[in-house]
Amino acid sequence: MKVSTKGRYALRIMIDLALNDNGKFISLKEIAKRNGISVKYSEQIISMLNKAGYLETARGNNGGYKLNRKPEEYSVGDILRASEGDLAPITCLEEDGQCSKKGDCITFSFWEGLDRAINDYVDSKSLADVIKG
Amino acid sequence: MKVSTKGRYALRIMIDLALNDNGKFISLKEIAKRNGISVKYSEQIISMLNKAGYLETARGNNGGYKLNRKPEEYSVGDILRASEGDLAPITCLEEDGQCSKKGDCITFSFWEGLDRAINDYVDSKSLADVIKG
DNA sequence: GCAATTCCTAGTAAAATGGTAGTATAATAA
DNA sequence: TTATTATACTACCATTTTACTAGGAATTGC
Repeated sequence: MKVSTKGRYALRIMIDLALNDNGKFISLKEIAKRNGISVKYSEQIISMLNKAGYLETARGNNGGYKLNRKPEEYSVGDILRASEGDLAPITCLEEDGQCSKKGDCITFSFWEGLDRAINDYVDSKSLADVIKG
Repeated sequence: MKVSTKGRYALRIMIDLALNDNGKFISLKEIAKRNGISVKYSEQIISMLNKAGYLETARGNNGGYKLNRKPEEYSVGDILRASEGDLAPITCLEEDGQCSKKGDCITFSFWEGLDRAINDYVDSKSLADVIKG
């Protein structure tokens, strides 16, 4: 039941982008350095956030990344799902992997409730909330 | 963020013990068979529940396991923590592994909140609740 | 053209997961 | 007392996942 480094670093990267936002693009090199993550690993993580449509990017010299929206408009749930994948605590609950025994599974609704508790929490917090602390 | 088979099977084993309770000891062989788990793997899992003090056991012929208390008196949280270990979503939050940067970690209280959401939910549900569905 | 940057894909060591296997110990029934 | 049935304990192992590293192609600004 652990969140992997991908999810944890993704959140840190998003926070870094929010805190250092000056309108210009911020290079991964800076972000990675500030957060003590290797540039190469950061690349993979930020790529997932980018593919999810959460960033604006520019290649080439003076390129980099910046946030697409205001920090209030990102839920941490979205950030974690983009980087970690589905947050469902058991595979039966994942979006595409529906369990065939779902109907007569005695534990199903318990796990469904846990899934809801987790997602409700992470969706109730915005990036701005995390920064405010 | 997945619950492992240990946690899932532990819950199933506890439910099986509750549903088939007739005052006598129930052998692992039966439990394992009913739940489609190997006897040997079940052994490891039930051993954790036993060490946590949740069962009464008897060795030898006609031996086996039975619940120690009423199904209402077990929280699923206890069962999962006994089988899965700490449910903390990040290691910094584990009971003994306290993070030194805790104070100035911008994400700490967010994860703390997630930890609370998870534990509050699983502790709010008893074994009896799961069985009732 | 060259330096700085993102984008994409492959590889890899270490750890965790999900088991199997063997043996010792205990209780009971014959 | 011996065979049988069970738990208790410990070691082992294959597969998968995690947490990276590495290399190179494409793009842009100067």
